[in-house]
Parts: sequence; structure tokens; C-alpha cells
Amino acid sequence: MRRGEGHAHLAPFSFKVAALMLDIAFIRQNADAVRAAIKNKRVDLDLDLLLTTDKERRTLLGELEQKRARKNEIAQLISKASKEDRPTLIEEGKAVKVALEQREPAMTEVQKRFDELMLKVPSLPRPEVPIGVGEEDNVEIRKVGTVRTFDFKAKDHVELMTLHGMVNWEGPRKFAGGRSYALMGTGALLELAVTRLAVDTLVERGLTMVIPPVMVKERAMTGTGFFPLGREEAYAITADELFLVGTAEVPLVSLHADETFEASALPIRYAGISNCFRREAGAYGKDTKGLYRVHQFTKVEQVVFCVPDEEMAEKEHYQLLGNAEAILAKLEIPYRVALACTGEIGLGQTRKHEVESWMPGRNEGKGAYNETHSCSTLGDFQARRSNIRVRTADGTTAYAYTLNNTAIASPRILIPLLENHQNADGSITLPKALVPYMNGVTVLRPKA
RNA sequence: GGAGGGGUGACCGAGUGGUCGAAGGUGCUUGAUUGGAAAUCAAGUGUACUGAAAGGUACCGGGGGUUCGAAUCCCUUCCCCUCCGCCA
Repeated sequence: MRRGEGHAHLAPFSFKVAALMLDIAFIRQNADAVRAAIKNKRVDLDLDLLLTTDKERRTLLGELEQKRARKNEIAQLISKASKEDRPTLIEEGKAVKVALEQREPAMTEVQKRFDELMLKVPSLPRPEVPIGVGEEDNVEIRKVGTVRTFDFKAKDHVELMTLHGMVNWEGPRKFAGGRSYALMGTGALLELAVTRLAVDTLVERGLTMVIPPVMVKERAMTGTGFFPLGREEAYAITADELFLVGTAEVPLVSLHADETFEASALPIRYAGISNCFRREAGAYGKDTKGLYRVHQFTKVEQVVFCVPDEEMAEKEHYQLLGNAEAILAKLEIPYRVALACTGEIGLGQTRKHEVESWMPGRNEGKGAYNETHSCSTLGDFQARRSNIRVRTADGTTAYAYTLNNTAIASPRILIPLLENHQNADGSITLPKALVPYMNGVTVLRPKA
């Protein structure tokens, strides 16, 4: 993490709106920029292969279209032709048809290869995004709140939750497998409390609450950019060809797939709550202790659709970030905001801020900031894939912009909540804002 | 799960093999009229791909088939509606 650069690092936005749009024409004309994005985002994609495939595709398309034009012409002529001329024309029509049928499989095949490659093309990171590989290259923007120094031996969340009987660790692992858990008693109540606090905060700030489906078709996964590259991460329900979502972002964005908004209808701001399911493939052995990384969790997610206007998207982005920060403030959890580097942002994200909460028990008890929220701008990446458009004042259409940010994810958020607010005797003093959601209880006491 | 009905442009809605990218209406845009507006009249008004352009191609829920030719015929699939069954 590079420090102290903060906002000074932010460069003025230098792309025109159109330049962000990754259609094949743009890719052809800006191959170098795309190549850089592929490299910096560490995407496994051979751009030259895409470009030659595109060339192949267009050549074949031209050929086919010529044949089709002739086919249409002949069909047209036959309807007007005399009895004598008909047989000849029908013969030619048949010939053209056969020629078409011979070439069409090649087109289908090329198109398929082309589409598969296109789905792997990343969006271009915005200019202010630092180039880097891993977490250590993220740039800290600011720290908020004071990290507490304990005058006693602080416990980590596993100890605390065990002490309070908040989790059944063992039972679920037997019948549901690794990374399973059951929230019990005050643990379960706390999850309901923090999610409800988050929901109320967002509703108060004008977002519309949504409880969406969590089983979705492949189209939704691809449309939001999680497939094909993140396929391994999703649970599949093969009998019905459905997938369990890893975030409500998927159904919330898909809610408007294939729609064309009137510009006046935007922005649309949603707060969705859902269970989230993640296989955590590739994270074997990582964060296996406790509730930091689990297969199933509850998340309140914010999703915004807005017109494709950079200034507007900026405003929305920082508003989403502000919403998350407001929730952390209510929970009185110290946190920091960082700008994720190119290697850490997703295929579709053009910029991502991470909000990392202070977790005293991490890093072998020395404490660490760890991600609890991530705030992303995706430009028109998802809108392209999901076919979500906006009709502008002059009657033309363009792809909408989408943004999203976590509001709260539990049980992960319970880690900083419990660890930061613990007392020497193992009791936990709840932040004031949470008390009403816990039916007036101000201090949680360990089970006797 | 069983039986039936339906999916056409921003919206309503016509269209059962060629002259249909699609009548008519609504809406919208522009112009005329008006002091201004309403009303009226006239013209225009889908999307995507491809091409330097002219143009061409594709799209009537999705996919496939029949045919020289498909919105129209056939198969299949998804979604919606009605009735029956089951059910939190």
C-alpha cells in the first residue's frame, strides 16, 4: 500500500464517454489501450487472437451477406416473374441456398469463438487507478476513526462468539461441509440487527429496497460480468440450469436487462438484501478460521443505474461510498478507504474503492484493516452485456452506467463489530445506533 | 404435474407463404395555424451489425426446420394468462 497520496493522486478524467465503450470497433481502433488493460488487470486473453478472429468473422459476414442479398433478390424476382422465367429463377435460388448452407456453419463457428473472446475483454481502468498486481499496490485514501488500544488481552471474534454462544461451529461442518456455520442466539440476532440498520440507513437515503431471487439463469451471471471467468466461483443447480448468486448485484442489475430507460427515469438506486453463495474456489486453506471467508452469507448491496455521464457516475459513486461509510460510522468501527490497483479490480470495474474495517484480532492479534465493502464503477460494461440502455433527450440510445457498493455483509462485519467493542470481561458494549435493533440491549454478556 | 390460451415496434393493435421492417391508432419530433395554448392539418419517428460511402444484412419472445421465398407452416424452448391438482 502506497501511503499519503490520497486525493492528490486523482487525475482528471481524460476519456470521452464513447472511448470507454468496449465494442469491437473501439477495440480495433484502440488495441494498445485494451492490451494494456488486459495486462494490468491480469486477464487471460490473447487480444491478437480476438482481432484476427474479428477479421475472419467480418470477411465471412461480408461473403454471406452478399449471398443473402442475392437470395432475397431472387425471391423478389420470382414473385413477379412470368411462368416461363420461374423455373430458372427457382433453380438459381436453390443454388444460392445450397451455397449459403455450406458457408453458414463456418460463420456460426467463427461467431462462437468471437463471442467467447469478447466476453473476456476487460473494461479500461480509469486513469486514476494505480497500476499494480496485488493488495500491496492499492493506494490508501484516508483513515477514519481511532483504532483502540486495549489495556487487556483482546479476544478475536472466534473466541468472543464462542464465549457468547453466538455460533455453532462444529455441527454444520458435519452436515454441510467446510466453511459452514450456524449463527445462534445473539449471533443470529446481531446479523438481523446490522442488516436492518443498513437497510434503514439506505432507505432513509432514498434507495429502494429489493428482495430479489438468488437463483438465476446463466444469462444473469454473464450479463453482470461474473461469467465466464468466474464460473468456478458459483454454485450450479444443474437440474434446472440455475446458479446461486454470489451477490444481489446480479439480480438487481438483471432486473432491467433488455430495457431502455428514459433518461428522466434515472438514476435508479436499489438496496438489495440476499443470501450470497460463493464456492471460494482457489481460496483453499485461506482464512479457514472463523467467519471471515464463508460459503454463505447475508449481504445488503447497493446498485445504481445512471445515465452514461462521467460527472453523474462520479457523484453516484461517492454517494454509494458515503452510504457505506455512514453505516460503519453508526457501528463505530474504524476503517480506511483505499483505491484498488489494476490487479485487484474485476474484469468490468473501471475503478474500485475498498472499505477496510479494523479487525483487532487479525494479523495474529496485532490487528489489520480488512475488506468489508467494495464500491465499484463499471461504466457501461454490465449494461452492454445485459442490454440496458438509455434513451437520451435527442432520441438516441446509449448503454447505461452501473455502479454498486456493499452496505453490509454479515457475518464478516460481526468480526470488527465484536472485536472493537469488547470489554475486558468478554462482554460487548453495543454501539448506540444498534441498540434499538437489539431490543434495547446495550451490553451483551457472555453466557454464564 | 395435467388441460387450454397467448407472446408483433415506446404503447395499443392488424396481419395465416411473396408487393411486410411490418396497416391503423396512441405517443413523440418538426412545421403550419394561434396573442399563447388546446384542437386541427402536414411531414417525420425501431434496433443492431457491416461498409469510406452508396448500400447491404439481420431482427415480429429464443433456438431449429420446411420452402426459391416465413411475422405467417412445422418442431422445440422460455415467459405470461385461465382452469385442475399439489403445496410453504
